[in-house]
Amino acid sequence: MPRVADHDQRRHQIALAFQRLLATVGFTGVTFAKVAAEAGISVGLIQHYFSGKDALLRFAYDDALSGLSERVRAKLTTGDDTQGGVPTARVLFDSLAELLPLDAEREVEYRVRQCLQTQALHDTSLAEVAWRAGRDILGYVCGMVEHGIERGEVEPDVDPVLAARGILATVQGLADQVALSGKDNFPAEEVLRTAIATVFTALGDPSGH
Amino acid sequence: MPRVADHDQRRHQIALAFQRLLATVGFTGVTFAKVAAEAGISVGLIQHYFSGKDALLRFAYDDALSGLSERVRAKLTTGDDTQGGVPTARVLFDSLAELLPLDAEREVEYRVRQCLQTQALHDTSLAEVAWRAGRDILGYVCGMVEHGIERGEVEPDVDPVLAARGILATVQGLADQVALSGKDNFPAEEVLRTAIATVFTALGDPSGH
DNA sequence: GCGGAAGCAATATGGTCATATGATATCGGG
DNA sequence: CCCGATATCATATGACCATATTGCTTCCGC
Repeated sequence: MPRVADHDQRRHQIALAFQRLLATVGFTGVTFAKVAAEAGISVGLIQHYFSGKDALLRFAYDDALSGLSERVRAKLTTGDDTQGGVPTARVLFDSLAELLPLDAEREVEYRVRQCLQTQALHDTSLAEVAWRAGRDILGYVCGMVEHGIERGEVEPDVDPVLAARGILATVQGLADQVALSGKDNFPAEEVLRTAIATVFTALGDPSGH
Repeated sequence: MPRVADHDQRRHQIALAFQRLLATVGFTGVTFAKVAAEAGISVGLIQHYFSGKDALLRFAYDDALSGLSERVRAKLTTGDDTQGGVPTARVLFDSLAELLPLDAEREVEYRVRQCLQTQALHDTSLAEVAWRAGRDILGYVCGMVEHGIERGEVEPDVDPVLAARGILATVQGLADQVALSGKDNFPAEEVLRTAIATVFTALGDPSGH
Protein backbone atom coordinates (compact mmCIF):
# COMPACT_ATOMS: atom_id res chain seq x y z
CA MET A 1 0.00 0.00 0.00
CA PRO A 2 1.78 3.12 -1.22
CA ARG A 3 1.68 6.73 -0.22
CA VAL A 4 -0.77 6.85 2.64
CA ALA A 5 -2.84 9.81 3.66
CA ASP A 6 -5.31 10.24 6.48
CA HIS A 7 -8.57 10.32 4.62
CA ASP A 8 -10.67 11.35 7.58
CA GLN A 9 -8.33 14.16 8.42
CA ARG A 10 -8.32 15.38 4.82
CA ARG A 11 -12.10 15.27 4.60
CA HIS A 12 -12.40 17.18 7.82
CA GLN A 13 -9.92 19.78 6.61
CA ILE A 14 -11.91 20.27 3.43
CA ALA A 15 -15.17 20.41 5.38
CA LEU A 16 -13.72 23.12 7.63
CA ALA A 17 -12.70 25.23 4.66
CA PHE A 18 -16.14 24.74 3.20
CA GLN A 19 -17.79 25.86 6.42
CA ARG A 20 -15.61 28.94 6.74
CA LEU A 21 -16.54 29.96 3.24
CA LEU A 22 -20.18 29.23 3.83
CA ALA A 23 -20.17 31.62 6.76
CA THR A 24 -18.42 34.40 4.88
CA VAL A 25 -19.73 34.29 1.31
CA GLY A 26 -22.92 32.26 1.66
CA PHE A 27 -24.10 29.11 -0.01
CA THR A 28 -24.34 30.47 -3.52
CA GLY A 29 -20.89 31.99 -3.27
CA VAL A 30 -19.11 28.75 -2.47
CA THR A 31 -17.35 27.03 -5.37
CA PHE A 32 -14.96 24.13 -5.57
CA ALA A 33 -12.21 26.51 -6.58
CA LYS A 34 -12.73 28.67 -3.51
CA VAL A 35 -12.91 25.70 -1.19
CA ALA A 36 -9.68 24.40 -2.65
CA ALA A 37 -7.99 27.77 -2.22
CA GLU A 38 -9.29 28.12 1.34
CA ALA A 39 -8.07 24.64 2.20
CA GLY A 40 -4.75 25.24 0.47
CA ILE A 41 -5.14 22.33 -1.94
CA SER A 42 -6.17 21.79 -5.54
CA VAL A 43 -9.62 21.34 -6.93
CA GLY A 44 -8.75 17.87 -8.09
CA LEU A 45 -7.95 16.76 -4.58
CA ILE A 46 -11.42 17.64 -3.40
CA GLN A 47 -12.81 15.48 -6.16
CA HIS A 48 -10.48 12.76 -5.01
CA TYR A 49 -12.09 12.75 -1.58
CA PHE A 50 -15.67 13.58 -2.45
CA SER A 51 -17.66 12.08 -5.28
CA GLY A 52 -19.41 15.37 -5.95
CA LYS A 53 -20.84 18.51 -4.46
CA ASP A 54 -23.68 16.63 -2.82
CA ALA A 55 -21.31 14.40 -0.93
CA LEU A 56 -19.21 17.34 0.21
CA LEU A 57 -22.32 19.15 1.35
CA ARG A 58 -23.59 16.17 3.28
CA PHE A 59 -20.26 15.55 4.92
CA ALA A 60 -19.74 19.20 5.88
CA TYR A 61 -23.21 19.42 7.40
CA ASP A 62 -22.76 16.22 9.31
CA ASP A 63 -19.36 17.41 10.47
CA ALA A 64 -20.75 20.71 11.71
CA LEU A 65 -23.80 19.27 13.43
CA SER A 66 -22.06 16.33 15.04
CA GLY A 67 -19.38 18.64 16.42
CA LEU A 68 -21.97 20.95 17.88
CA SER A 69 -24.15 18.17 19.18
CA GLU A 70 -21.14 16.61 20.83
CA ARG A 71 -20.19 19.84 22.54
CA VAL A 72 -23.69 20.30 23.89
CA ARG A 73 -23.79 16.72 25.11
CA ALA A 74 -20.40 17.09 26.76
CA LYS A 75 -21.44 20.24 28.60
CA LEU A 76 -24.60 18.53 29.74
CA THR A 77 -22.97 15.39 31.06
CA THR A 78 -20.04 17.09 32.76
CA GLY A 79 -22.50 19.49 34.36
CA ASP A 80 -24.43 16.42 35.38
CA ASP A 81 -21.40 14.93 37.12
CA THR A 82 -20.88 17.95 39.33
CA GLN A 83 -24.53 17.98 40.09
CA GLY A 84 -24.01 18.60 43.81
CA GLY A 85 -25.14 22.17 44.19
CA VAL A 86 -25.56 23.14 40.55
CA PRO A 87 -29.18 23.38 39.48
CA THR A 88 -30.08 21.44 36.34
CA ALA A 89 -31.50 24.62 34.84
CA ARG A 90 -28.09 26.22 35.08
CA VAL A 91 -26.36 23.33 33.33
CA LEU A 92 -28.97 23.38 30.62
CA PHE A 93 -28.55 27.09 30.10
CA ASP A 94 -24.79 26.84 29.79
CA SER A 95 -25.16 24.10 27.20
CA LEU A 96 -27.77 25.76 25.08
CA ALA A 97 -26.06 29.15 25.11
CA GLU A 98 -23.62 27.35 22.84
CA LEU A 99 -26.21 27.69 20.08
CA LEU A 100 -26.49 31.48 20.24
CA PRO A 101 -24.26 33.47 17.87
CA LEU A 102 -22.94 35.71 20.63
CA ASP A 103 -19.29 35.62 19.62
CA ALA A 104 -17.44 35.30 16.33
CA GLU A 105 -16.95 31.56 16.57
CA ARG A 106 -20.56 30.84 17.42
CA GLU A 107 -21.68 33.15 14.67
CA VAL A 108 -19.76 31.13 12.10
CA GLU A 109 -21.37 27.97 13.38
CA TYR A 110 -24.79 29.56 13.35
CA ARG A 111 -24.37 30.67 9.75
CA VAL A 112 -23.26 27.21 8.70
CA ARG A 113 -26.26 25.68 10.39
CA GLN A 114 -28.61 28.22 8.89
CA CYS A 115 -27.28 27.82 5.35
CA LEU A 116 -27.36 24.06 5.40
CA GLN A 117 -30.65 23.75 7.24
CA THR A 118 -32.21 25.92 4.55
CA GLN A 119 -30.62 23.76 1.89
CA ALA A 120 -32.02 20.72 3.66
CA LEU A 121 -35.50 21.95 2.77
CA HIS A 122 -34.83 20.83 -0.81
CA ASP A 123 -32.34 18.02 -0.34
CA THR A 124 -33.54 14.86 1.33
CA SER A 125 -30.10 13.59 2.22
CA LEU A 126 -29.27 16.84 3.99
CA ALA A 127 -32.66 16.73 5.66
CA GLU A 128 -31.83 13.36 7.10
CA VAL A 129 -28.61 14.68 8.59
CA ALA A 130 -30.52 17.57 10.13
CA TRP A 131 -33.23 15.30 11.39
CA ARG A 132 -30.78 13.00 13.11
CA ALA A 133 -28.97 15.87 14.83
CA GLY A 134 -32.26 17.42 15.87
CA ARG A 135 -33.39 14.15 17.38
CA ASP A 136 -30.15 13.77 19.31
CA ILE A 137 -30.16 17.22 20.82
CA LEU A 138 -33.86 16.98 21.63
CA GLY A 139 -33.05 13.77 23.44
CA TYR A 140 -30.41 15.49 25.52
CA VAL A 141 -32.65 18.37 26.56
CA CYS A 142 -35.50 15.99 27.17
CA GLY A 143 -33.26 13.96 29.45
CA MET A 144 -32.39 17.08 31.39
CA VAL A 145 -36.05 17.90 31.94
CA GLU A 146 -36.68 14.38 33.18
CA HIS A 147 -33.69 14.71 35.42
CA GLY A 148 -35.15 17.95 36.70
CA ILE A 149 -38.38 16.18 37.50
CA GLU A 150 -36.51 13.54 39.48
CA ARG A 151 -34.66 16.20 41.43
CA GLY A 152 -37.84 18.12 42.08
CA GLU A 153 -36.81 21.15 40.04
CA VAL A 154 -39.57 20.62 37.51
CA GLU A 155 -43.24 20.09 38.22
CA PRO A 156 -43.87 16.37 37.77
CA ASP A 157 -46.85 16.87 35.46
CA VAL A 158 -44.98 18.57 32.63
CA ASP A 159 -44.43 16.63 29.43
CA PRO A 160 -40.63 16.39 29.06
CA VAL A 161 -40.74 16.21 25.27
CA LEU A 162 -42.95 19.23 24.83
CA ALA A 163 -41.04 21.23 27.41
CA ALA A 164 -37.78 20.35 25.68
CA ARG A 165 -39.20 21.30 22.30
CA GLY A 166 -40.33 24.63 23.68
CA ILE A 167 -36.94 25.41 25.12
CA LEU A 168 -35.18 24.34 21.95
CA ALA A 169 -37.53 26.39 19.81
CA THR A 170 -36.76 29.41 21.93
CA VAL A 171 -33.03 28.91 21.50
CA GLN A 172 -33.30 28.53 17.75
CA GLY A 173 -35.55 31.53 17.39
CA LEU A 174 -33.34 33.62 19.63
CA ALA A 175 -30.36 32.68 17.50
CA ASP A 176 -32.18 34.04 14.47
CA GLN A 177 -33.06 37.22 16.29
CA VAL A 178 -29.50 37.75 17.47
CA ALA A 179 -28.21 37.21 13.94
CA LEU A 180 -30.70 39.73 12.65
CA SER A 181 -30.67 42.45 15.30
CA GLY A 182 -27.12 42.10 16.49
CA LYS A 183 -26.11 40.63 19.80
CA ASP A 184 -25.98 43.96 21.62
CA ASN A 185 -29.52 45.05 20.92
CA PHE A 186 -31.27 42.87 23.44
CA PRO A 187 -30.37 40.44 26.23
CA ALA A 188 -30.87 37.13 24.46
CA GLU A 189 -29.38 35.19 27.32
CA GLU A 190 -31.89 36.64 29.72
CA VAL A 191 -34.77 35.61 27.47
CA LEU A 192 -33.36 32.11 27.28
CA ARG A 193 -32.89 31.97 31.03
CA THR A 194 -36.50 33.03 31.49
CA ALA A 195 -37.72 30.38 29.07
CA ILE A 196 -35.82 27.70 30.94
CA ALA A 197 -37.10 29.08 34.24
CA THR A 198 -40.70 28.63 33.14
CA VAL A 199 -40.04 24.89 33.03
CA PHE A 200 -37.62 24.63 35.95
CA THR A 201 -39.89 26.43 38.37
CA ALA A 202 -39.29 24.58 41.61
CA LEU A 203 -36.18 25.04 43.68
CA GLY A 204 -35.37 21.38 44.01
CA ASP A 205 -34.89 19.27 47.12
CA PRO A 206 -31.67 20.47 48.82
CA SER A 207 -31.40 17.19 50.76
CA GLY A 208 -31.18 15.17 47.55
CA HIS A 209 -33.84 12.62 46.60
CA MET B 1 -48.18 57.82 -23.15
CA PRO B 2 -48.78 54.56 -25.05
CA ARG B 3 -49.71 51.06 -24.02
CA VAL B 4 -50.01 51.15 -20.27
CA ALA B 5 -49.45 48.25 -17.95
CA ASP B 6 -49.86 48.02 -14.22
CA HIS B 7 -46.26 47.94 -13.08
CA ASP B 8 -47.06 47.08 -9.49
CA GLN B 9 -49.31 44.25 -10.55
CA ARG B 10 -46.68 42.90 -12.95
CA ARG B 11 -43.96 43.06 -10.33
CA HIS B 12 -46.18 41.29 -7.85
CA GLN B 13 -47.00 38.59 -10.39
CA ILE B 14 -43.31 38.03 -11.03
CA ALA B 15 -42.56 38.03 -7.32
CA LEU B 16 -45.22 35.41 -6.74
CA ALA B 17 -43.75 33.14 -9.40
CA PHE B 18 -40.34 33.66 -7.85
CA GLN B 19 -41.64 32.72 -4.43
CA ARG B 20 -43.40 29.61 -5.66
CA LEU B 21 -40.18 28.46 -7.30
CA LEU B 22 -38.17 29.32 -4.23
CA ALA B 23 -40.38 27.05 -2.18
CA THR B 24 -40.19 24.15 -4.59
CA VAL B 25 -36.67 24.15 -6.02
CA GLY B 26 -34.77 26.28 -3.50
CA PHE B 27 -32.71 29.39 -3.90
CA THR B 28 -29.95 27.90 -6.02
CA GLY B 29 -32.48 26.30 -8.35
CA VAL B 30 -34.23 29.53 -9.28
CA THR B 31 -33.26 31.09 -12.61
CA PHE B 32 -34.70 33.91 -14.65
CA ALA B 33 -35.84 31.41 -17.26
CA LYS B 34 -37.76 29.38 -14.70
CA VAL B 35 -39.33 32.44 -13.15
CA ALA B 36 -40.42 33.59 -16.58
CA ALA B 37 -41.90 30.20 -17.37
CA GLU B 38 -43.65 30.03 -14.00
CA ALA B 39 -45.08 33.50 -14.48
CA GLY B 40 -46.04 32.73 -18.06
CA ILE B 41 -43.99 35.55 -19.52
CA SER B 42 -40.65 35.99 -21.22
CA VAL B 43 -37.24 36.49 -19.67
CA GLY B 44 -36.99 39.88 -21.28
CA LEU B 45 -40.08 41.09 -19.50
CA ILE B 46 -38.59 40.35 -16.13
CA GLN B 47 -35.62 42.44 -17.09
CA HIS B 48 -38.03 45.13 -18.15
CA TYR B 49 -39.43 45.32 -14.62
CA PHE B 50 -36.36 44.56 -12.55
CA SER B 51 -32.91 45.96 -13.04
CA GLY B 52 -31.27 42.70 -12.03
CA LYS B 53 -31.44 39.66 -9.83
CA ASP B 54 -30.71 41.67 -6.71
CA ALA B 55 -33.67 43.93 -7.30
CA LEU B 56 -35.98 41.00 -7.94
CA LEU B 57 -34.75 39.32 -4.80
CA ARG B 58 -35.26 42.40 -2.70
CA PHE B 59 -38.71 43.01 -4.08
CA ALA B 60 -39.82 39.41 -3.65
CA TYR B 61 -38.62 39.33 -0.07
CA ASP B 62 -40.29 42.61 0.74
CA ASP B 63 -43.45 41.37 -0.95
CA ALA B 64 -43.49 38.17 1.05
CA LEU B 65 -42.71 39.77 4.39
CA SER B 66 -45.03 42.72 4.05
CA GLY B 67 -47.87 40.40 3.06
CA LEU B 68 -47.28 38.23 6.07
CA SER B 69 -46.74 41.13 8.43
CA GLU B 70 -49.94 42.70 7.20
CA ARG B 71 -51.93 39.52 7.78
CA VAL B 72 -50.59 39.19 11.29
CA ARG B 73 -51.36 42.82 12.02
CA ALA B 74 -54.86 42.45 10.59
CA LYS B 75 -55.61 39.42 12.74
CA LEU B 76 -54.33 41.25 15.75
CA THR B 77 -56.34 44.41 15.27
CA THR B 78 -59.61 42.71 14.28
CA GLY B 79 -59.21 40.45 17.28
CA ASP B 80 -58.64 43.59 19.24
CA ASP B 81 -61.91 45.09 18.06
CA THR B 82 -63.96 42.18 19.25
CA GLN B 83 -62.09 42.23 22.50
CA GLY B 84 -65.23 41.79 24.60
CA GLY B 85 -64.84 38.26 25.88
CA VAL B 86 -61.85 37.14 23.83
CA PRO B 87 -58.65 36.96 25.84
CA THR B 88 -55.68 38.76 24.34
CA ALA B 89 -53.68 35.54 24.56
CA ARG B 90 -56.16 33.88 22.24
CA VAL B 91 -55.94 36.66 19.67
CA LEU B 92 -52.17 36.53 19.82
CA PHE B 93 -52.15 32.79 19.34
CA ASP B 94 -54.40 32.95 16.31
CA SER B 95 -52.17 35.58 14.76
CA LEU B 96 -48.87 33.88 15.37
CA ALA B 97 -50.11 30.46 14.27
CA GLU B 98 -50.00 32.10 10.86
CA LEU B 99 -46.22 31.69 10.99
CA LEU B 100 -46.24 27.92 11.49
CA PRO B 101 -45.99 25.77 8.33
CA LEU B 102 -48.96 23.63 9.27
CA ASP B 103 -50.64 23.58 5.89
CA ALA B 104 -49.41 23.71 2.31
CA GLU B 105 -49.85 27.45 1.94
CA ARG B 106 -48.08 28.30 5.16
CA GLU B 107 -45.31 25.90 4.28
CA VAL B 108 -44.63 27.75 1.04
CA GLU B 109 -44.47 31.00 2.94
CA TYR B 110 -42.20 29.50 5.55
CA ARG B 111 -39.82 28.23 2.89
CA VAL B 112 -39.71 31.61 1.22
CA ARG B 113 -38.94 33.30 4.51
CA GLN B 114 -36.30 30.74 5.37
CA CYS B 115 -34.55 30.97 2.00
CA LEU B 116 -34.46 34.72 1.93
CA GLN B 117 -33.62 35.16 5.59
CA THR B 118 -30.64 32.91 5.07
CA GLN B 119 -29.67 34.90 2.01
CA ALA B 120 -29.98 38.05 4.08
CA LEU B 121 -27.03 36.85 6.15
CA HIS B 122 -24.79 37.81 3.22
CA ASP B 123 -26.74 40.58 1.54
CA THR B 124 -27.12 43.84 3.38
CA SER B 125 -30.07 45.07 1.36
CA LEU B 126 -32.00 41.88 2.08
CA ALA B 127 -30.94 42.14 5.69
CA GLU B 128 -32.50 45.55 5.90
CA VAL B 129 -35.81 44.23 4.56
CA ALA B 130 -35.72 41.44 7.13
CA TRP B 131 -34.81 43.84 9.89
CA ARG B 132 -37.67 46.15 9.11
CA ALA B 133 -40.22 43.33 9.04
CA GLY B 134 -38.82 41.88 12.26
CA ARG B 135 -39.13 45.24 13.95
CA ASP B 136 -42.72 45.65 12.80
CA ILE B 137 -43.92 42.27 13.96
CA LEU B 138 -42.05 42.62 17.24
CA GLY B 139 -43.88 45.90 17.69
CA TYR B 140 -47.24 44.23 17.18
CA VAL B 141 -46.58 41.44 19.65
CA CYS B 142 -45.09 43.89 22.09
CA GLY B 143 -48.25 45.98 21.83
CA MET B 144 -50.35 42.94 22.59
CA VAL B 145 -48.35 42.22 25.73
CA GLU B 146 -48.78 45.81 26.87
CA HIS B 147 -52.46 45.52 26.13
CA GLY B 148 -52.52 42.35 28.19
CA ILE B 149 -50.95 44.23 31.06
CA GLU B 150 -53.62 46.92 30.86
CA ARG B 151 -56.36 44.31 30.89
CA GLY B 152 -54.79 42.49 33.78
CA GLU B 153 -53.99 39.36 31.80
CA VAL B 154 -50.26 39.83 32.16
CA GLU B 155 -48.35 40.46 35.35
CA PRO B 156 -47.51 44.15 35.38
CA ASP B 157 -43.81 43.61 36.11
CA VAL B 158 -42.97 41.75 32.91
CA ASP B 159 -40.89 43.53 30.29
CA PRO B 160 -43.12 43.69 27.18
CA VAL B 161 -40.21 43.70 24.75
CA LEU B 162 -38.48 40.70 26.26
CA ALA B 163 -41.72 38.79 26.62
CA ALA B 164 -42.57 39.51 23.00
CA ARG B 165 -39.11 38.45 21.86
CA GLY B 166 -39.45 35.21 23.79
CA ILE B 167 -42.81 34.43 22.23
CA LEU B 168 -41.58 35.31 18.76
CA ALA B 169 -38.46 33.23 19.20
CA THR B 170 -40.63 30.28 20.17
CA VAL B 171 -42.77 30.68 17.07
CA GLN B 172 -39.78 30.91 14.77
CA GLY B 173 -38.07 27.94 16.36
CA LEU B 174 -41.27 25.91 16.28
CA ALA B 175 -41.64 26.68 12.60
CA ASP B 176 -38.18 25.23 12.00
CA GLN B 177 -39.03 22.14 14.03
CA VAL B 178 -42.28 21.60 12.17
CA ALA B 179 -40.50 21.96 8.85
CA LEU B 180 -37.92 19.42 9.97
CA SER B 181 -39.97 16.83 11.83
CA GLY B 182 -43.22 17.15 9.95
CA LYS B 183 -46.33 18.75 11.32
CA ASP B 184 -47.83 15.50 12.58
CA ASN B 185 -44.98 14.45 14.81
CA PHE B 186 -45.66 16.78 17.69
CA PRO B 187 -48.30 19.31 18.74
CA ALA B 188 -46.57 22.55 17.78
CA GLU B 189 -49.67 24.60 18.49
CA GLU B 190 -49.83 23.29 22.01
CA VAL B 191 -46.22 24.29 22.63
CA LEU B 192 -46.94 27.75 21.29
CA ARG B 193 -50.06 28.05 23.44
CA THR B 194 -48.03 27.08 26.48
CA ALA B 195 -45.35 29.65 25.66
CA ILE B 196 -47.96 32.38 25.36
CA ALA B 197 -49.60 31.18 28.55
CA THR B 198 -46.38 31.64 30.50
CA VAL B 199 -46.68 35.37 29.75
CA PHE B 200 -50.45 35.70 29.87
CA THR B 201 -50.79 34.06 33.25
CA ALA B 202 -53.60 36.03 34.83
CA LEU B 203 -57.23 35.57 33.84
CA GLY B 204 -57.95 39.22 33.28
CA ASP B 205 -60.63 41.42 34.78
CA PRO B 206 -64.02 40.15 33.47
CA SER B 207 -65.63 43.49 34.31
CA GLY B 208 -63.42 45.28 31.82
CA HIS B 209 -60.78 47.84 32.83
C1' DG C 1 -55.57 57.42 -38.14
C1' DC C 2 -50.83 57.63 -37.34
C1' DG C 3 -46.23 58.39 -35.00
C1' DG C 4 -43.80 56.74 -31.50
C1' DA C 5 -42.97 55.36 -26.82
C1' DA C 6 -43.64 51.54 -24.03
C1' DG C 7 -44.78 46.47 -23.60
C1' DC C 8 -43.08 42.18 -24.78
C1' DA C 9 -40.47 38.17 -26.81
C1' DA C 10 -36.55 35.67 -28.97
C1' DT C 11 -31.96 35.11 -29.28
C1' DA C 12 -26.92 36.20 -28.61
C1' DT C 13 -22.96 36.63 -25.47
C1' DG C 14 -19.68 36.25 -22.07
C1' DG C 15 -18.58 34.37 -17.81
C1' DT C 16 -18.63 30.90 -14.23
C1' DC C 17 -18.90 26.50 -12.40
C1' DA C 18 -18.96 21.32 -11.68
C1' DT C 19 -16.90 17.73 -13.44
C1' DA C 20 -13.66 15.07 -16.54
C1' DT C 21 -9.18 14.07 -18.11
C1' DG C 22 -4.43 13.41 -18.14
C1' DA C 23 -0.03 14.26 -16.20
C1' DT C 24 3.22 14.30 -12.27
C1' DA C 25 4.92 13.41 -7.61
C1' DT C 26 5.45 10.43 -3.77
C1' DC C 27 6.18 6.42 -1.25
C1' DG C 28 5.48 1.35 0.52
C1' DG C 29 6.85 -3.24 -0.56
C1' DG C 30 9.42 -6.81 -2.63
C1' DC D 1 16.27 0.06 -5.97
C1' DC D 2 12.54 0.06 -8.74
C1' DC D 3 7.47 -1.11 -9.61
C1' DG D 4 3.00 0.29 -9.07
C1' DA D 5 -0.61 2.20 -6.47
C1' DT D 6 -2.09 6.27 -4.41
C1' DA D 7 -1.96 11.36 -3.76
C1' DT D 8 -1.96 15.58 -5.86
C1' DC D 9 -2.21 18.99 -9.40
C1' DA D 10 -3.16 21.70 -13.83
C1' DT D 11 -6.06 22.22 -17.38
C1' DA D 12 -9.97 21.07 -20.56
C1' DT D 13 -14.91 20.67 -21.41
C1' DG D 14 -19.58 21.17 -21.61
C1' DA D 15 -23.51 23.04 -19.39
C1' DC D 16 -25.93 26.78 -17.50
C1' DC D 17 -27.06 31.30 -16.32
C1' DA D 18 -27.47 36.55 -15.98
C1' DT D 19 -27.52 40.03 -18.83
C1' DA D 20 -27.37 42.55 -23.43
C1' DT D 21 -29.20 43.17 -27.87
C1' DT D 22 -32.54 43.28 -31.32
C1' DG D 23 -36.93 43.53 -33.30
C1' DC D 24 -41.90 43.07 -33.32
C1' DT D 25 -46.45 44.55 -31.23
C1' DT D 26 -49.71 47.41 -29.08
C1' DC D 27 -52.31 51.41 -28.30
C1' DC D 28 -52.27 56.46 -26.22
C1' DG D 29 -52.31 61.40 -27.68
C1' DC D 30 -52.85 64.48 -31.05
